[in-house]
Amino acid sequence: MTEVRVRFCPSPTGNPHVGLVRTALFNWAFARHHGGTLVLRIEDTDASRDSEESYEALLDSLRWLGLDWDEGPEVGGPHGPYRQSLRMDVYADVAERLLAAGHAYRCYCSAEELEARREAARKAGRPSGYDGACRSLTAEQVAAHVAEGRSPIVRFRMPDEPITFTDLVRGTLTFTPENVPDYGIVRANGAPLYTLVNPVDDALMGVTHVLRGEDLLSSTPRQIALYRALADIGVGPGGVPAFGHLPYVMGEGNKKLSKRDPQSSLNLYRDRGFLPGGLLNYLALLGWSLAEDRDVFTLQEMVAAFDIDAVNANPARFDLKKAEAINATHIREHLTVEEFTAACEPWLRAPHAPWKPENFDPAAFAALAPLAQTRVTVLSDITDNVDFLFLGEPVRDEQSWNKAMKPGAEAVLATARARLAAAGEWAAEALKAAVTAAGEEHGLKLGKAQAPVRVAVTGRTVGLPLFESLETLGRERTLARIDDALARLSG
RNA sequence: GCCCCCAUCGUCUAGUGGCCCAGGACGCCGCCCUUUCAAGGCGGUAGCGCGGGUUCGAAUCCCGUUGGGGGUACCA
Repeated sequence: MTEVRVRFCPSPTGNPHVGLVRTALFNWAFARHHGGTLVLRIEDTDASRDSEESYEALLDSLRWLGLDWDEGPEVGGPHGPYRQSLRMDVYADVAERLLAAGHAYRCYCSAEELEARREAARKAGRPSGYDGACRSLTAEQVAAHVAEGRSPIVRFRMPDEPITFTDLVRGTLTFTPENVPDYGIVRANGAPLYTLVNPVDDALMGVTHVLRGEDLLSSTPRQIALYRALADIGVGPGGVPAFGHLPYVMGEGNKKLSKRDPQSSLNLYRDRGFLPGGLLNYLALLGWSLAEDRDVFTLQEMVAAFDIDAVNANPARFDLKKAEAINATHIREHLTVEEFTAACEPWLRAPHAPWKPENFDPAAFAALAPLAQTRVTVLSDITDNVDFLFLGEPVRDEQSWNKAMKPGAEAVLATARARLAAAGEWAAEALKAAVTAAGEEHGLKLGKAQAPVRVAVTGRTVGLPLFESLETLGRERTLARIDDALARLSG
């Protein structure tokens, strides 16, 4: 195989979504696996929908994910610029040459006329694409249209033979000419359309493999035809890239995950504390698998094993539960305690953390971090695990309180308070012994006896191992919270 | 309407004619471990849409059918 050159070419409209990320990932993995080049190209030819904020968000997301590119914005390259809004003169030139060579023609049909004819064809049971009305206009007809004040679009002339290509994930596909009509490539106002700029840039940038979403599958034959025409007029190195159409990422129901679907937003996962490696690992599973019995892997492992031929053609549903499970495994197995501790910082020091930022105590957190690591699914879960350490007031969870503070709890709690206060050394082992003894006095096993203590101190019936928590909290604060609970029970 | 794609447990998948009365993972259920909850270990639940072929033999190949999805723009 000659040098592999692939591209990821998003348009900067709105926030990045997971389907987009999956496409980026597959292109990236393909390039890295083959030691090829990944081009990042920004398709911002629709000024009404594109925005600079979206552009920034896109680059930021890619950086966060760790999906790097070899040519494109910020890194440059020999085929720049890599933002299509900066390449308008290129497209105008190509369109002119396509027109001159007869591969395209000016079409004067109005939107209303087109619509009417489309409806008629549909009623008659015929394909409803463009009917070729302006394919071969005489000079007089053109003059008449111009005289009427019509402004034409540029339309590409499709060849009259079937187009066959071998899709990298779907096999050999054939499209017949009557179903692939001539299509617009330049708007009446002179702005080039995606249908033109995408293949033109792919040709100019020497792209060898196009891996993209299935939604573009049916536009592939017309792009192939355009490619051939470009080769004919000397645009690009010639040849047609190989295409591979990735399956959809589905959301709830049977709908493709759309940008409007909140579940599709990359930022949602980022803000909740997914690890880039965890999210990417899950996304890779949507259409690809590393091995029969392996679901969890690193990006490096994916790169080593990735093969476009092994990609599945059927649409995959985004399953949040599994995504979370994969992420949790990454947190547990692919992060050292130090890395985990550092990764939690943004949530612990966030201005919107449940406690006052100045109350956060890194040393206290570090002491409990190893115990927390097996208990979080996403990093933002961390706050609920350690809030009792940093909150000024005792945590109050009524449900937990009612569950643990049943009749009899007060007596056990009082005994435990006394035993804890008498503990010689404020260390987990000694504290455990104290509560165990308190339980025995009341005929309770440790499992029962610890509940009121836990709720008094941490506010909840579930959480980190209790005695390590008490040790970290310290004698004074522990006893104060128990006193507080005791007062509430008797009052 | 016309064209195209897809089809294995609830979900993601392994499976490319015999190794499959279908394997893994998530979820769910149970048990073990255990100071709670997790983590971990063990076990269980559940599937080849349907009908025809081809073949000694089909989840695997072919045809049809049904179901789902997409395209059909002066969006990308």
